[in-house]
Amino acid sequence: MEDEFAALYLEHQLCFPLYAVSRFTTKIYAPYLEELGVTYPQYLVLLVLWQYGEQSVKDIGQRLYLESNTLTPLLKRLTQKGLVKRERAQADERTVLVSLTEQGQGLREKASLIPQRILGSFQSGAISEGELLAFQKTLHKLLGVLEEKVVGEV
Amino acid sequence: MEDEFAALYLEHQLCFPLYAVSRFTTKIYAPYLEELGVTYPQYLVLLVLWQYGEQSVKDIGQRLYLESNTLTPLLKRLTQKGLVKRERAQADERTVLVSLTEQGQGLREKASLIPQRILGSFQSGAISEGELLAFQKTLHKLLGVLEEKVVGEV
DNA sequence: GTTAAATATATCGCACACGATTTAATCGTA
DNA sequence: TACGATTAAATCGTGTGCGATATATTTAAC
Repeated sequence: MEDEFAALYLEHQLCFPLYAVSRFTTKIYAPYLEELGVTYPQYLVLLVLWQYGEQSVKDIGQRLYLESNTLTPLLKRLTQKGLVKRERAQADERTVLVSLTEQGQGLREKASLIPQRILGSFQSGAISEGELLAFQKTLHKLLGVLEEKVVGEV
Repeated sequence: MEDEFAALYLEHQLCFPLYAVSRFTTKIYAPYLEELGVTYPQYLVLLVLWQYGEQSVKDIGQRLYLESNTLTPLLKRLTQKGLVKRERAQADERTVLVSLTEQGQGLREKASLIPQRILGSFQSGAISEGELLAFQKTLHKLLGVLEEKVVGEV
């Protein structure tokens, strides 16, 4: 019973579980991020600001693979919440430098507890720690491969 | 030099690469789906209709982990394109049954070539076929674990 | 030095996701 | 059998993603 459409079966797809797992992950974060008062993409922006400090919209975009059409409104919302400052660079008026306010910097402590709590949700009897590590490793490789295909390599 | 915030570094996150890879994957599909004239979530709905035939909005939602607030407008757009029919069930007027039009059914042939073409984008010297298979296996397990946490198990 | 190309944000429009609520139909139980 | 609870879609509002375009500034070429 060969099925010429077997490749289209949902359970044979690689893309669908990626999409579903990604969405589920965001939902797992939701209650923790609610305590911080931010959404998941906003949390990602805070991550790069905590890690690298003041930087341009473009820098943030390159780190998160997002562009100004997504970041500009998002950053305005973070500004509204008092977590972030935006100002044009003196040297180059085209560039907008984004930096953390004291309040934004302060959230880092609270946030630092999240990853450990999240990890618990990913662990289970069905998946060993080694398997999860291997998964993470492949995921990073895949990110590199796809980045090249999608973003292009200049 | 212990860093109390190391857990917040972008490259230590599991969530971010999942999010990025999922978005990249959608972009990889884009040119192929443009030939079909549908978006990626619309394509997923077609997948379950091709695979399981006529079914309710709720059935589709349970298979894709989406709810009526997302599906209703999406299905209206698929109807507009002439790919799908929506009608209330006789037996239970609350239920809306979704089925493929001839045109929607016809797209299956064209679509059946996509998975193979996509797979090429995921393959690379850096990732062996075995590694990709292991990745897919863990991904499915993860989907199961997270599904239980997020959707609940009733 | 003026102007065309390049660059960095911003804006616009559309299509998801999703929490919350509403509407309509069906079910369950006293 | 009436009526409250449950169920299935739909609606609403907010926040992304993202292709396409616009705006403003800087760079480069002449």
